[in-house]
Amino acid sequence: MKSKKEFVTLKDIAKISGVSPATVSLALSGDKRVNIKTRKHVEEVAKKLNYVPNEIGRSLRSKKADTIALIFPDTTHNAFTHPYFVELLEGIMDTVVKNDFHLMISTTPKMNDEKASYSKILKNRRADGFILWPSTIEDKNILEIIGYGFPLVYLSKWHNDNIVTVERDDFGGAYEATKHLISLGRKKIVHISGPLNYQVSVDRLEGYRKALEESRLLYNPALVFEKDFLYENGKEVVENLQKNNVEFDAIFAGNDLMAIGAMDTLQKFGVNVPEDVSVIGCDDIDMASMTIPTLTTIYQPMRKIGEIAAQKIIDILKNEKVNEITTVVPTELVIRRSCGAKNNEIML
Amino acid sequence: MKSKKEFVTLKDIAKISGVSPATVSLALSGDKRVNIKTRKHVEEVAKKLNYVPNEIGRSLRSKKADTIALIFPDTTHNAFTHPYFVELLEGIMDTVVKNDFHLMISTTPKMNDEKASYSKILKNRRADGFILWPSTIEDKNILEIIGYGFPLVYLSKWHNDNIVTVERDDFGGAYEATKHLISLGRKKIVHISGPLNYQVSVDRLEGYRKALEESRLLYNPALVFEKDFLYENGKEVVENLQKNNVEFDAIFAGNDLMAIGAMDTLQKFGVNVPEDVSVIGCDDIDMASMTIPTLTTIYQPMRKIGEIAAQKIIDILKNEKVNEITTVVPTELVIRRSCGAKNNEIML
DNA sequence: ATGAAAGCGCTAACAG
DNA sequence: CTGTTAGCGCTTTCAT
Repeated sequence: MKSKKEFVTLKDIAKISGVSPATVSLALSGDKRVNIKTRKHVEEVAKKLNYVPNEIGRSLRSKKADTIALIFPDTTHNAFTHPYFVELLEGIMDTVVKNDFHLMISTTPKMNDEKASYSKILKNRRADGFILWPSTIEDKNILEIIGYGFPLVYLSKWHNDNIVTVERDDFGGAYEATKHLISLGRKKIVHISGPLNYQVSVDRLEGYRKALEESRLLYNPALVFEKDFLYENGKEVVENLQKNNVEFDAIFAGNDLMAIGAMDTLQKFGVNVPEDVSVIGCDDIDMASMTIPTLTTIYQPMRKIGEIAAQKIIDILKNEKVNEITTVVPTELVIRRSCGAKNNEIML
Repeated sequence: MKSKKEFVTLKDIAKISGVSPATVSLALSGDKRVNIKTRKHVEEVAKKLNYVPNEIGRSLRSKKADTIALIFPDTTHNAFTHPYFVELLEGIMDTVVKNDFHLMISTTPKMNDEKASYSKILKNRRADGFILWPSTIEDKNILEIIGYGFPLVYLSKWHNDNIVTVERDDFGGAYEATKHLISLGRKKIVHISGPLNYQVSVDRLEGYRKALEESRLLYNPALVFEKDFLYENGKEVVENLQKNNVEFDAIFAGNDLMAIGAMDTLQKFGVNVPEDVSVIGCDDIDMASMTIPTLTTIYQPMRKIGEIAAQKIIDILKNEKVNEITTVVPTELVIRRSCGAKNNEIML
């Protein structure tokens, strides 16, 4: 391992180009007050010496870190239930880099862990603003951040306060999916919901319910199951439905894994999908286009959400106006085979 | 949006507790030279005022950022070909947090993009050390980092130099998979390789070849295809094999998507898997345990690799000894149905 | 055992 | 138009 080199500083540039550090600073930041000749000269020296500003020094002085922190819940569970985390990350990264910001990633610390408490992340000045991945509905972390007056973009709905959010239209997506099933003649639609302490699950349940009610179909609690986003749970729900001889002609699941679990199990029981039972999932994971039949599902525009969220927080930090406090990004129903629509083109 | 609050500084603590800033610094860092009574008092005041050290100030002074940067290639392609990126991230994050470090994420800048050049990331003092996700074999970025003497852990094999690496045993994994196929009586084994400008692909091809040669089976280039990690490409390879009436009794694919594409297509042609053709993939993505038949594949210990890599770079930064320059993490053959092993227990 | 003072690299305020 | 000065918040000698 080579020893670390000392880096060229503003002072070095100043000494060599025969001006003061302050002038170098101005020159390199393109300030118009400095003579163009001086500026050119300074720039030349800086380039020759391969000068790169020490951002820590800059940060200390300007009280900005030019850094966004993406904070998400500290549960392995999380990565699993969010197969599109990488897409969100890509969207955020792209935007962050494009704006010459940095990105830090951190998990939400446990509330009572002194060492890793929120205050620390908040006040150590490492980041200027936060993008917060939603946790359970009861999560109080968000309150603490707001309390400190920190710029924050929350990636889900938040009641009252005018905190800036970017949300998926989970309600609308579920509504559209359910409507679609109804339009195909389905009347007894099972909903396998995710855990209801997540906003996303609540919204989808509401969308499902609204669609039913609008079509004068009875909302039947016996057809709704709250499960934990796993393949096995989709399986289990169908097994129980079969065991209890419950009649149903469609399943709308809170994610693709549960939908696929349900679909596989239906077929194992000799129930045809989509002829006997239509199935729709949520997420549009890779697998959705490879199952037999291919899975109709709700695409989650996570990359776009990432881009919007990053742009919003950056706008806030740059004191530019934020166009809208709340941005709702529409989802998209991807119609494949499992729902039984005759023809993709027409149904879209 | 509330206006930002001013934060409590060392000076504030000093003033209130009636000692000097220096003493506060020492007291809070638990230095033994300071009277225990003073220390207790200072700690109390700090706690009451909810003091959190400004890490930027500390950084500037101590010339450490206590931050690791994870850098990976700037290709959307990347996220797709590495379904286990999140696992790697989790492993890194866990270890980083456990050691009170921060994690920054950055994509590799384009070589000729001034604004985002490597030098900048390297010299701006934002991070003390780097974990570098491998790019193509020709990637010269790594040389630049080494040139600056920066602590670095590379997540793949690197020829000569004694740079610290954490590698998967891709050679060994491919060797084991191929051996396994041979032990099942397969003699004409197709290999669908990933792009050969990635080290991983080269290593797997070598492992495949070595296994064949050891068993005195001819290495037949006509059975090797270089493809781009996509489902469609697995499909395409099988279609071409069928069209050209090529005889084969097994397929070892460079990732699960291609393996599943191949498997689906075989079955479409009425070829039974595993009875007629055995199939093995790489990655062990979620889907692998849900296909029919379930897919035998090579598990990639990415979480572990992340943990080891993070621990190594942190050890280097703390000037603790690094146990080994090169760590090779074994992969694991996960035997399911698609290879045709009679009994999982026995074959393992 | 504690305090004073210096200084990390940078920029903002103020002089000239 | 340019230079001087003063600090951002912290740690670390060096005195006391």
